[in-house]
Amino acid sequence: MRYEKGQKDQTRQRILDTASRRFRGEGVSAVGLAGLMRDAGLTNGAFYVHFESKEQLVQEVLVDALDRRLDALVAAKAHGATLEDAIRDYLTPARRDAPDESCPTAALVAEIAHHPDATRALFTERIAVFIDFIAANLPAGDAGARRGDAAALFGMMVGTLQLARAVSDAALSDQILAGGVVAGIALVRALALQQGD
Amino acid sequence: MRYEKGQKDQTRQRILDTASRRFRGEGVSAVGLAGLMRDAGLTNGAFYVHFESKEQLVQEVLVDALDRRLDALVAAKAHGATLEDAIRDYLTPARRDAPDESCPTAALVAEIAHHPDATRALFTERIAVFIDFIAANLPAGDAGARRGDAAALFGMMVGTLQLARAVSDAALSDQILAGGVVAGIALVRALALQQGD
DNA sequence: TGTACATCAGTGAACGCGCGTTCACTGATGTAC
DNA sequence: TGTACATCAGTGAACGCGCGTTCACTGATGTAC
Repeated sequence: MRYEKGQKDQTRQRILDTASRRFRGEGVSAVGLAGLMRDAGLTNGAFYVHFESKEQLVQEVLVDALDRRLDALVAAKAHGATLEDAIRDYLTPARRDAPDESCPTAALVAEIAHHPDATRALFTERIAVFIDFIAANLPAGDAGARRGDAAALFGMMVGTLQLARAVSDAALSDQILAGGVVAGIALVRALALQQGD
Repeated sequence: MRYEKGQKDQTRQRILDTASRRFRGEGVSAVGLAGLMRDAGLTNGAFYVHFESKEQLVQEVLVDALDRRLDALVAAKAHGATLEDAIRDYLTPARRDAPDESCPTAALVAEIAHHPDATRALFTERIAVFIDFIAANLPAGDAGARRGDAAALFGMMVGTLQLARAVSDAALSDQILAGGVVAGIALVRALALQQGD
């Protein structure tokens, strides 16, 4: 069968979206291509019509997910959201319980460290933009220090969300999330004050 | 062959140590039992003389590694190390570059979230002790708030180390580590001050 | 307008491979007599 | 003290399975004449 114009792009996007959710929800290595294609309503063989390898899919998913995330942050800022709002929004039970729709970094950063250089380089590029965006929203400090501070703040959000997800005690998990919000906001304010030292 | 007394325990410990390093260095799912046993100087079949399943090995490795880690922290404190020293020691290029000998939480927390309840429960138990130890070393605050603060501080250390490991640009990675130290110390001090608010 | 052909997204079986796990077996040593 | 036997840590081949990847094939549609 030969398909309508744009159908191929649509199918490709469907595979990407399915992979993006499943990779974040279960981890890259836990998701097999045959099952993934079944979820996308296709058979295994069709995968290679759209991607060269699983690794290429991982790369496209990463870039796509990180770009969407950044767009969402920029949009939120345009609507008046502050960095503190972003922290409060990030460390939420809803986000903790829906990793497949949430931050790709929190879900995949540990696994990415073991992926080929090409994949890590793409991740690095996008994460640098992310960190710089956060840095630009920090209240004070010189450019170099701000970048480090922003990375640490982002690392705190990522690490705290991961801890909250791994822990099987619901009360402790909630406490971790709440602590992350308090500490995150305290950190932003502390870094602001540091300028005055 | 029948072996000398204590040989079995010794072999078991060798498997545990090998697994502990390889799990942290490569991730649990990337390590196969046959290769692991080869590294321990044995053949695949001997694995089940010592462990019921790979999952049981994961659990023992986790408990063992976390206990060792806590012992090290307690010992460091006994020698006069402060919480700020611990942060400085944790976010180090040497630690970033030797995940197989470093923090099991940073290496495995994301993967643990996808493991069976029994494994997550063991992790939870130990991590709670960890968090409480950090909380006991925070300068101020009531018990509940301290626990959340400690979790966030720990999350920051874990997340920042993971970011530094995933990123393929050496300069950015160093910057992330340095930022983590600055922010970690600022956070500890900010939480101390908060008491005075 | 009607027919023959080229295109190519998608099918589904098959490839070699490594996975976790099982099991019949080995053979050096400790124990019983 | 010497011999027969029980023990059991470790061997290594085999199990079924799912992995990523390949490939000959299908068949609906667009294009050429």
